[in-house]
Amino acid sequence: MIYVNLPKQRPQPITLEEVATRAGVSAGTVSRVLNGKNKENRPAIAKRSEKIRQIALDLGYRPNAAARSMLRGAFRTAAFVTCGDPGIDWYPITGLNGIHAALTELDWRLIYNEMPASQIGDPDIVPQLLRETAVDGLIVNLLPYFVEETVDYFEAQPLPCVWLNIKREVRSVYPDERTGGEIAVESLTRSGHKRIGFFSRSFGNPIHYSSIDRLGGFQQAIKLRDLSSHRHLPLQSARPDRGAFQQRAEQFLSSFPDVDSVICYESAEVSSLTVAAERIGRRVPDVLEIIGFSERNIHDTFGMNAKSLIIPFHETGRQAVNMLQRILETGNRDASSIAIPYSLLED
Amino acid sequence: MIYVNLPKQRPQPITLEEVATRAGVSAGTVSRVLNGKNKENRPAIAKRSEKIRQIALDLGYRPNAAARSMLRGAFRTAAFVTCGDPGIDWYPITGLNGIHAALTELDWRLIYNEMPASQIGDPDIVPQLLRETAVDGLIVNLLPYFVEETVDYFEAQPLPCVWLNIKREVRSVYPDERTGGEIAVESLTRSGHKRIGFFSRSFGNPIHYSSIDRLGGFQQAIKLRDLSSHRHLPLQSARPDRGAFQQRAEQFLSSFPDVDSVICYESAEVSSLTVAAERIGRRVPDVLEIIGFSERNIHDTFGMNAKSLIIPFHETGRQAVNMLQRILETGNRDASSIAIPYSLLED
DNA sequence: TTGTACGCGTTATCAG
DNA sequence: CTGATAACGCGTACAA
Repeated sequence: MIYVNLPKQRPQPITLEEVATRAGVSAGTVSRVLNGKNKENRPAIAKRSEKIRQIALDLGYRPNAAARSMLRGAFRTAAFVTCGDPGIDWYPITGLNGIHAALTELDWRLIYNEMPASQIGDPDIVPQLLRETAVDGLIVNLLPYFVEETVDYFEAQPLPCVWLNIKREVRSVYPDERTGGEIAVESLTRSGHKRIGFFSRSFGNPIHYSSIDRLGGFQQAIKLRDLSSHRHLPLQSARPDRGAFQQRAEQFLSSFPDVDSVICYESAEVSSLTVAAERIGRRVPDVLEIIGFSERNIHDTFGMNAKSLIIPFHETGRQAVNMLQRILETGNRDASSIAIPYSLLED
Repeated sequence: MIYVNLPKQRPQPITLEEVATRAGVSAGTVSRVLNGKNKENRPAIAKRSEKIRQIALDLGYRPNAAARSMLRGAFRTAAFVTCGDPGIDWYPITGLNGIHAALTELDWRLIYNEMPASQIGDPDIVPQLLRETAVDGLIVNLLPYFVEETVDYFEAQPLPCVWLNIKREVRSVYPDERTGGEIAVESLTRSGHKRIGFFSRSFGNPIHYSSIDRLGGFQQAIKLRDLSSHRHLPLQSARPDRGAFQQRAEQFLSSFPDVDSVICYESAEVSSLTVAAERIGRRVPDVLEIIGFSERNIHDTFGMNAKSLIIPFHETGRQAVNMLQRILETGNRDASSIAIPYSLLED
């Protein structure tokens, strides 16, 4: 007898019991057969098992994930958390790709969740994700604007969580931005360039570690090769006014009129710089070669003539999943953070 | 007695039973109190209920979503599906934002799922999402390259699904691209422009409806105002070679040397066209004003001097959720498709 | 190898 | 308003 109010007309999914009834065996047997727990040595058994599998297939049997989760005491589900605030939030799709890929290998599900910055401090608002027990762990991508308080907030939850794209001592996975600068300089010098600059419109308070490290990696690589450095503007923390992006690009080019190649912090800098260069008659890439950090190929995506230093977000996502799984398996939360090196420079 | 192998040291979540024990009442009572099923008229009752709530809070009780799902016969979960193939896949983050926002209002969860194009035809590969019963419905975003077969594949599943960003008669939600062209032309004419062009690098086979409709909306708006049309290159279906993006922009400018303003299919066209224009000394936006279709503000994101016609993906996502919910509630799968009009033109 | 019985956590029902 | 009970679907220990 059904005593729970069910939505009208929802076709009930097939249960183990129904498969069992059709096959003339018990539910336990069907479960064992479908899960391959029988050896099926004797031909008669094998044949009957085959029949059971066929019936399950015909009926479209799909085990109920909730029932399995209950029995198991775990959900085989991780949640990706990001702030989602329009205009503020940013996260790489390639990172989601990597997380999904790694979870798929484990046969886990991925829950996508947004938590607005405005809600995270508020004790009255408990987001749905934390109101119920529904996932085994969190993979959190948050912006530097509110890292301090937010880290504590999540770490206080009874769920293991790993961090994306922030530099911490434990439980974080992030691109090793310094190696990017090295690869870019290496590529440019191999092409014969000697007067290499670094262009960034970086802003934000505090400044994201990637702004500091991409510049740092560039400077280190330049020094290593005894090339003169200093072809970059100082980092700025205030958000630029409207139109200031172009101005900054123009300022960069007039400050360093001799640059023959530039490494750009992101694709936005590539566009701005390309426009500013063409405006003063310096053709890209003939006269000015550009390499930009980007989550995806800059030429194919934006139509700019620049090489792309692919930020290893995909691998970052994969490793975050692995770290989370290790924490869950061992129960040991003290996982050292991992820096993922760059390796791809695409045309 | 525990008879299931549990992962080592996983701290067991608090159950209703434990809260009940601490409070000296039964589990049923705790459930009722926490769910507000009691009126709590008498002061003594109210006080005891308060105590129960406090204990639940102290212990960090969080209802188990799996248990609830089982009892309910539904998961309160929808899955967003996209192909995820690197370099091929594309979907707007703002769409995810909209889906998440609408689901949050319903207190539903969102599962993120990728299904590679290569797997969808393959009967031997059943993706995890469809192997278990774990969601109530699907919201599917797929590219035109393999729509035909894919639609059938998903529609054959025992799950209700709605479609994103494709034009179909039923169960799809998509931006009404024609209104975008209207708004753009309206804005440009108000600024005094009369020689308006439309630039697209569109490719793909079949060509996506947005390529056809953005151009169509533009042409209609031009005709409506008795402005001469034809300032656009023919659509092309073959994927352009490397570097062809810039060439196409240059070709556009040399074909229509008199254009005073251009509507671009996407932000990539905005960049390419801006560079090509600056290269021949036509400054943007002084001499050539540009408006581009984009999921997000083109100036802020890419540093280009162009206005942004914000594609209503957010609303598209919201409406898709609403449609799915209506289908689930009524059991009636025949939901007419919805075209979401444009409204935002950002500086 | 099979059927039986049990329990995972929660909530609706029903008698007190 | 409360406690006891049953039931959701599944997987496994147990005895046959």
